[in-house]
Formats: sequence, C-alpha cells, structure tokens
Amino acid sequence: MRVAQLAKAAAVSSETVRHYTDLNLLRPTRNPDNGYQEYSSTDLQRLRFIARARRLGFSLKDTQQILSSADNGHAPCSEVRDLLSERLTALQAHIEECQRLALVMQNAFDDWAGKGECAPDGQAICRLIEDFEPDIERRPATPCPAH
Amino acid sequence: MRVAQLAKAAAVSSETVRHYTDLNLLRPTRNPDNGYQEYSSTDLQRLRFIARARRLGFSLKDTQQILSSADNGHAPCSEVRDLLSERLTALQAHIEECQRLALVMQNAFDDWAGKGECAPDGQAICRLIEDFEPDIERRPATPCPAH
DNA sequence: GCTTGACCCAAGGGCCGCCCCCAGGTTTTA
DNA sequence: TAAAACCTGGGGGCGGCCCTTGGGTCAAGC
Repeated sequence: MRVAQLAKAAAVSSETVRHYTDLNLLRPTRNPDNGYQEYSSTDLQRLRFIARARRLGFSLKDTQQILSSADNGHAPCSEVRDLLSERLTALQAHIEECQRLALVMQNAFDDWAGKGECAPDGQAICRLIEDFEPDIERRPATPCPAH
Repeated sequence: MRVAQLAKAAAVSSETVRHYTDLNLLRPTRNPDNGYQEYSSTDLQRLRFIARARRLGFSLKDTQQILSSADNGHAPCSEVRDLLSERLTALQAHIEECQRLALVMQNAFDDWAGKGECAPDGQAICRLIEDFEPDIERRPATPCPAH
C-alpha cells in the first residue's frame, strides 16, 4: 500500500504516516521504479497498534519502546502494564492540576462579576487581573493548555 | 534593574524574562556602556501582570493582546472577562476529555488484570493493546499529556 | 495524446513556552 | 587579582504533528 491508502486504513493523516516512518516506527520498502514507499500489512498492524496505544494515553516514545521490545522478541506486556499505570497516575495528577486552575478561573470570574470597567490611567493595566491574587498556587508540573 | 533582579522580583526565571523581552512584552532600555538590558518598575509591573495572567490560564498570546490593548489606551477589562470565560470553557472541555481518557485507561488496566503474558509470536505485538478497543472514542480536541 | 487532479517525494519551518548551551564580555565578590 | 556570577546574541530542543515549497508520478476522461 502507499501512504494515503495506509493512512485511510488506520484513520490517520498521511502526514502522520510519514512522521511515524521518519521515526522508524513503520518500515516501508521502496518501489524502485518511482521511489514511492510501499507499506505491508505488518505496517498496517503496527500503525493500528500505535493509534490504539495513543488512544490509551501512551506517548510516541512509549510506543516506540514497546514496539522495539516486541521487535527484539520480548513480550512487552508487563512493560505495557507498568507504563499504563504510570501514565494513568500522571494523567490523574494533570486532571487535578487543571481542576485547581479551573477553580481559580471560576473564582476570578465570579469575583469580577460585580466590578466595573477600569479606565486606563497610565498606571494600571487591568485591575481585574492586577487585583486578583489566587490562594497560594504552585506552578503546575503539567501545564494546562491555555488555548 | 537587570535581568536577574527583575526575574527574582517577579519569581520567574531569567530565561523567561529574556523570552518575554524577545516577544516585546517587556521593553527595557539599553545601558550604552555595556549593552545590558535595563528594566524599569513599569516592566516589573508588566511582568507581574503577565505572571498573574498566566496563573489564571491565559496564554502568552492572550496576554500580549491584553497588554497591547492597554498600551493603546483601551481598557482591556471586558476583553479580559470574555477571554477568561472562553479559556475556562476550553479548560473544562479539556478536563472532561482527560477524564474520559482516564476512564479508558482504567478500564484497560482492569481488563488486563486477569490476562497473562503474551508470547511474541511474530504476529501480535502486544495483545493487551491490540485486543483493546475502547468504546467509540473521538480524537481529543485538546490532547492530554501522555508524559 | 493531453490535460486534470489526485497522489507521491524530501526538506524545512511553525506551533507553544520556555530551557539549555555556546562563546565570549562584564561585574561583583573574596 | 582571580574566581564566581552575571550579561549578550544566536541557535537547538521538547511533542506530535501540520503545512508549505517545489518538484515528480499516475489514473481517468476527452
């Protein structure tokens, strides 16, 4: 199969396929006539595996490690279990971090409901923010997306 | 003040100060003798403002926009409120996404508790992952960190 | 046979918010 | 006076792709 076919079969983008190929997660052969990448059904299996692993919260690096374990003939299953539990713990910490931030934001929002506009006086930038100082907060270890 | 002093006064790193300076969020003058950056108390105010805004979940781009509003003599407060509510909504969506993922991971973990090792047979990579397909899942709009 | 459009390639930059390194100049401290 | 601590600009790196540039290739319709 070629890039687009493989991508479609695993419901990812062609760029993703190329990216994984660059990372050596997929190992296509070359069509000597035109230089195109030729993917096998093994590649499809690997790609689907990667997609599932990512859905389970593994990083690409995790997946790389798991795959190379398997490539070397080791059963990666206990490794996978350990990794998953690590990732789950980290994810839960991340969620709590985000929830704390959401609380801070909600509090700020509520506090501000009654305050009026601040005129720019050449001193203050925006009192809504300047006057707000949340309870002692630590930097999130895993930053929450501000997007 | 110089970089390190300013950084300390706002409890951020010198690199962060330099980064914000590159982004034109801070506007130091130059000491003509040695070419060092000289920050004013206004810069300190701006830096503290930025730090607070970030603690409230705003992105640097948001903050840039708010500051330039203020620079242009507009009171950014209503803008700030709107942005905050947008960011809060996005954050809540992100949290829910992460919670769904955590559930999937937890289910996977529980499901796997009873399964044994899978021997590498040249076909399966890791049945634990390959056999697992979570309930119909969509790609997270805001990806959760797998680290 | 020729165009059109869909596909393919490699290489590189962009996103975000910094952190870290380099190689060299300056200032502060002991 | 020497060491330690600071400063400069420029560049690369993180993750996981996405997008662009500037080509080459291929299938289908006229």
